[in-house]
Amino acid sequence: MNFIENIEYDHLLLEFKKVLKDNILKFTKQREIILLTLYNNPEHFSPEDLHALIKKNHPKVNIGIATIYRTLNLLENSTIVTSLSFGKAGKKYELANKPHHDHLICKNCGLIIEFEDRKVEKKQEEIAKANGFLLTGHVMQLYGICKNCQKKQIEKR
Amino acid sequence: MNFIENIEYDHLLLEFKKVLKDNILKFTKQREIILLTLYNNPEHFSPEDLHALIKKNHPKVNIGIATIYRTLNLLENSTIVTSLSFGKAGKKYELANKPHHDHLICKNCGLIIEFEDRKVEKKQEEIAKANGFLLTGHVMQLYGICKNCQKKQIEKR
DNA sequence: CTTCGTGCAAAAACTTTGCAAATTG
DNA sequence: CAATTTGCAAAGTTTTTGCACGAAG
Repeated sequence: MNFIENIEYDHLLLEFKKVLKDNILKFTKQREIILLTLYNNPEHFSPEDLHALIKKNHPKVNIGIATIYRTLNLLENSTIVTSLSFGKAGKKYELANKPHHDHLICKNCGLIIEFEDRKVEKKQEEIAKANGFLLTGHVMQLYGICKNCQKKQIEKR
Repeated sequence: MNFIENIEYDHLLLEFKKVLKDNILKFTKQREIILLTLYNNPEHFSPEDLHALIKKNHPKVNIGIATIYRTLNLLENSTIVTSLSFGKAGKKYELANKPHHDHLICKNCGLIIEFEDRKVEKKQEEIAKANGFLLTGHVMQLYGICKNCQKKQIEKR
């Protein structure tokens, strides 16, 4: 764990504990480790990924894959975690309340640039509202070829 | 089928036939029906959904679920179709070359509403340009709770 | 102590694969 | 005709479930 105070994680943990209490569920070591692992690793996880990572980082705790599935479902139902998948990859999980999710992705070299645009975010709110949705998050990915790769492609000819 | 000419579908069909020819594969009745069904129904399909719909619309053709899977994989690999999934709903397929790909998704029931916003699309172009990217596509997903599910959540209390 | 959670293994759900017969080019 | 595709059923995968024991409140 970590001695440095982490208000962000504490908040997440409190949120989780509230969900548990509200539903008369128990706060177990396994559930804690799963939440912590999701928090510490910003990637997107398949249940197997998570299971493997936890086994590696917490070799003393024998955690079953069923517990991973059960906890991810619990976290997803309480909107602490969301899941999504694109293309051939299977379903991946991540914490729901990341600040934002905007990426420019180079299809050639995989470069990822994060960006944020207030105007777009505002527009998203409007769109949700117009459709009666209560907005909880978003993913915006722009795909293309980065400057560097454009140069290389021209050189190739 | 349809007596009215449909340039859009013809184009799609030609694209598919080209993929088939390029890979020395055959144009079969099953593959044609699957493509046509995806074209005629703008929803997002799970393999089972598609299978059921085809059985209903083409009762004379006995099409197996394995063929649906095989054809969807073929179509996805040739980028004619894409798949995505969010929340509890399983993977759904749709034609890739729809004019746009913006989705409002209910994290509770999996409802998907498509939308398009010219201003956002223009902004995306600007962002790409500002970062030296040549834009080739995008995915924008807004997550939330739909009107119906908001109602249900309140009723539960 | 009572209730819930866990790991395990079995079951269910979902997807892919092998094969003989049918269809396409 | 040769080669691919298909449906079917069997084999893989992935996810969920039942149960007895252990842990949390």
